[in-house]
Amino acid sequence: MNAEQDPSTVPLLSERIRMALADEITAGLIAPGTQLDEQQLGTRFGASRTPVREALRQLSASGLVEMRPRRGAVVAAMTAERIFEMFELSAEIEALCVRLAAWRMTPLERNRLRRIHEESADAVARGDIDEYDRLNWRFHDSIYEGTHNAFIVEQAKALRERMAAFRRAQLREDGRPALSREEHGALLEAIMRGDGEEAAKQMRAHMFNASGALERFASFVNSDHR
Amino acid sequence: MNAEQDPSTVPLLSERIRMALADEITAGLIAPGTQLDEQQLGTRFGASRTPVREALRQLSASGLVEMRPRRGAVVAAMTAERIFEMFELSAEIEALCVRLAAWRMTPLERNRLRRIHEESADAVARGDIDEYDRLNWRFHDSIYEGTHNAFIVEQAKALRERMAAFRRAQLREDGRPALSREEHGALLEAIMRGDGEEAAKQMRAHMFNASGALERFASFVNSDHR
DNA sequence: TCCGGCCATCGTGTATGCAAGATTCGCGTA
DNA sequence: TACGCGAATCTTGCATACACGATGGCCGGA
Repeated sequence: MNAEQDPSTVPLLSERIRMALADEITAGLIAPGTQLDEQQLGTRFGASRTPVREALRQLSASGLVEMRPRRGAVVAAMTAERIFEMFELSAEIEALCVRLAAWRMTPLERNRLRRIHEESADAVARGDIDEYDRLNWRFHDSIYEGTHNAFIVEQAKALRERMAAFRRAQLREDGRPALSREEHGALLEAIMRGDGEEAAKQMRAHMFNASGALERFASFVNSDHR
Repeated sequence: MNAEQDPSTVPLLSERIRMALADEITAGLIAPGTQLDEQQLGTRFGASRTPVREALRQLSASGLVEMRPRRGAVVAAMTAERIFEMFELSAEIEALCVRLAAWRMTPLERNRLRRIHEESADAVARGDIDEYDRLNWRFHDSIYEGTHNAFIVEQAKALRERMAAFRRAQLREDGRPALSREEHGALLEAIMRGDGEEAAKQMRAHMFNASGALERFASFVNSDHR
């Protein structure tokens, strides 16, 4: 949430547990609905229940786990419908970001965005999904920053963090990275022209396509989890 | 999906503390920057440090307090710039909600929205700000629900919760409730016509006006706090 | 007088213990 | 055999205890 990275302070135990759990959940290593036993997690991380509790609280606030009073914590259920709903909001948030960014980005920022886009050509050509994923993140990051609104940047990043697993999964579909990059190209062009509305439209299409690509993976993921 | 709030269970102690603190902070009863001592809060609420800690963690996740490792929690600083940034995102979120709602609301939902709007006339005439505030919430709530997207509803409500104090404050400006209601009227008309884009435009204007009304209060609030 | 380091004190982070509610399993009865 | 009730067990929610790091004041030296 609070995107403050402070290298000077040693990460708190509860922070480490939180991040480890967040990674495992977003990566799909823990199936939705799984009971998260505090004692068990504690022994697993070599800690007592206290930091585990705090980690679970934080995760519940960010929506990754659900806590029922006196009933413990479970990994938040992710139905196909809910994933689609999350994608819709993501798409709209990304669209509003790019609309503002197209109007507000400085020439320097526009150039940096173009550079990132150009760099990604190589990753696509090599079929390096991880590298493309990284550049994809930076591309969208630059758009967030382009809104020149720190609060929007925070919220957009928090939401994307929650969607990380799904947004990465859709890139694994055959030919999707190349298409994704093409869509970025159209997006970039609208941004360069300062046409916010057009950029927003392109972004919605881009996210909709990603959602479609993900959907074709959904059944696989579901069967994998059970 | 599992958005079942369970009224049968007694509120947890940490929940009660969280809500009490959230109220005091959003109501401006605790000045930004104030150190929140765990022990002290514990004795104040008749609880030990443990539930207080959990409450503070939750509040930090929702942005009301800031926690630095080993340095404790302070009430989050709200600069004028940050408030404006939050208002901008609020406006955009509200706009995207109403755009979707104008396309998706059922006739029944549209009627309910109209009814709420009509009810509010009386509150404005009587100058009953609290009552208008309540109806205002219901009006915007209905629009969220009109998106037919549970995730969007959740997020929109969470954001509004964070802005509650500011959005209420602006209503105290002279004549603002009447203007606010007029803006709702234009909004409602666009929704009734199913014109999402126009409704979104009206909503941005509505929120922008609210932001302006708030700004004229900012210096007062600030001086009031010190 | 001003600056820097050391020490006391305070507050947070973590561990552990205890009690209450929930789940589950077993037993008795229909 | 199936269903319902109750007790045991498990897990959470909260309290308390302890340790480490941070903050602030004091003293000594320049």
